[in-house]
Amino acid sequence: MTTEINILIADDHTMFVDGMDSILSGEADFVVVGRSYDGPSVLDFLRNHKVDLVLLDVNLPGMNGIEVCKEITSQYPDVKVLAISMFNEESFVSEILNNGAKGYILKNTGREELLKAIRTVAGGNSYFSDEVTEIIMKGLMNKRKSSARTGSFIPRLSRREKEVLKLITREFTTQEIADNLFISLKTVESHRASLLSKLNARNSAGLVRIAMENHLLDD
Amino acid sequence: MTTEINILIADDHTMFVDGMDSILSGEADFVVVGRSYDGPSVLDFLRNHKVDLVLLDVNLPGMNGIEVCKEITSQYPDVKVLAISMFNEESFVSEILNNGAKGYILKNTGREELLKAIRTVAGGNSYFSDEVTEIIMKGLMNKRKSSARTGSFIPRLSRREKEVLKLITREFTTQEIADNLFISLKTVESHRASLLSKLNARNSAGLVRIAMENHLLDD
DNA sequence: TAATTTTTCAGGGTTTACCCGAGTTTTTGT
DNA sequence: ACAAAAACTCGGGTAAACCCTGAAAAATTA
Repeated sequence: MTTEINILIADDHTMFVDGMDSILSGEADFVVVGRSYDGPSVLDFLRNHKVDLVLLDVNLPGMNGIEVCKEITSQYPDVKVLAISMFNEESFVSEILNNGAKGYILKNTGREELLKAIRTVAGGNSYFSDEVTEIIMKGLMNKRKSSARTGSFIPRLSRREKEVLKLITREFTTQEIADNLFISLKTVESHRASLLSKLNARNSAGLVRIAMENHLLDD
Repeated sequence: MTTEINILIADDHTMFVDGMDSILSGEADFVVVGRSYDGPSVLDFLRNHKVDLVLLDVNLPGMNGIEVCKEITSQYPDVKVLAISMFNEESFVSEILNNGAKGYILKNTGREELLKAIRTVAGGNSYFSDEVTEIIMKGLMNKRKSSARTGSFIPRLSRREKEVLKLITREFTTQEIADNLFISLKTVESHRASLLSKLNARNSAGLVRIAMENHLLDD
């Protein structure tokens, strides 16, 4: 009996999970022991099962992949996390790697590379696909020069900012937003100013466009 | 030998395509005859191969899924298109269905439903997952409500109004729009007033939202 | 050709959005 | 635990958006 690798697949897209399962089941040393479609159920599963590696989607509903990863590596240090994402975004990459993930690959990774990545990470080493490595390097070079127009990088919005943005999109005036949130008109204007700065927009019209283009209000 | 269904998978995420391939290869009546990672190559492939059904990702790089679908159904009427998407957006659903797709499913669809959808569409019928059906229904309801209630259907916009609307969406100020179109500032304000009235909006933020929701600038 | 819509523009006024600054509280990183 | 960063909270002043009224060419449609 060779050392089998017990794998948990965590992704909210069933179709993707099915495909992954199908690929991994063809390998003798892999055992897909479970599937999770959101963050909390990943942690639930780990409580009751022996898992060697979690294939973790960065973009999970509810509790996102980064938080989940943080929990996994703090509660179960022996469990390896291989992050998977649609997007090659520096923010995601660096953030989840800072939270314990041992590898990061994109969903446009081929079958062979996927298998290699899993074996590498399960063996205790790190694995990054070439594109990701490149991003990390660039990130280190730039370090903090992220206001570049290249690639629409979108900083995280705070709770208040999201609330204000939502109401702006619904055609509320500043005064109406203030009344709705029980804060001063000036405070609302301040939040909008942050939004304009973060989203690199010139006015509310731009905020609405960017919000809709990037699905910023889909929570 | 039963009637085999020749399938082309069009998605830019290799991993997803691999998974899909793996699932479909397990079915006796399915043959995955090709893979495409962008719009043009789909059309290229169809020129030289016999394909019964295209599994088409709505969000393709370069030429997007909607355009690709339009081309497919106009050039190859016998080829069925089953649209696949990450998002359950009414705009995507209705638009791609209007462009010849015979079915629409989400990437969080399970294996069995996927196989069922493919067989249904390949057989010449339409297939929509439950979530998608719900969205379509809501869309129809809303349209009826809004057009019956306050008569707030969307009136036709004039050429100038569209131009102004487009520039508003691009964050131009009134003065900049005036300069860009070589007309007076007052004229631009007049056009915007018409837009606010026609689209039943209170401000430019509303104009942008309505414009994007209803694809008013897709010419 | 007549009727309608579109495009163009103005004066004058009110409201709102946006810019600069700044203090307090909360969160984050080491 | 401490320093740094981010978030939340406001005020004053200026530029821009928005409203109302009115109106004359120009283009489109019936």
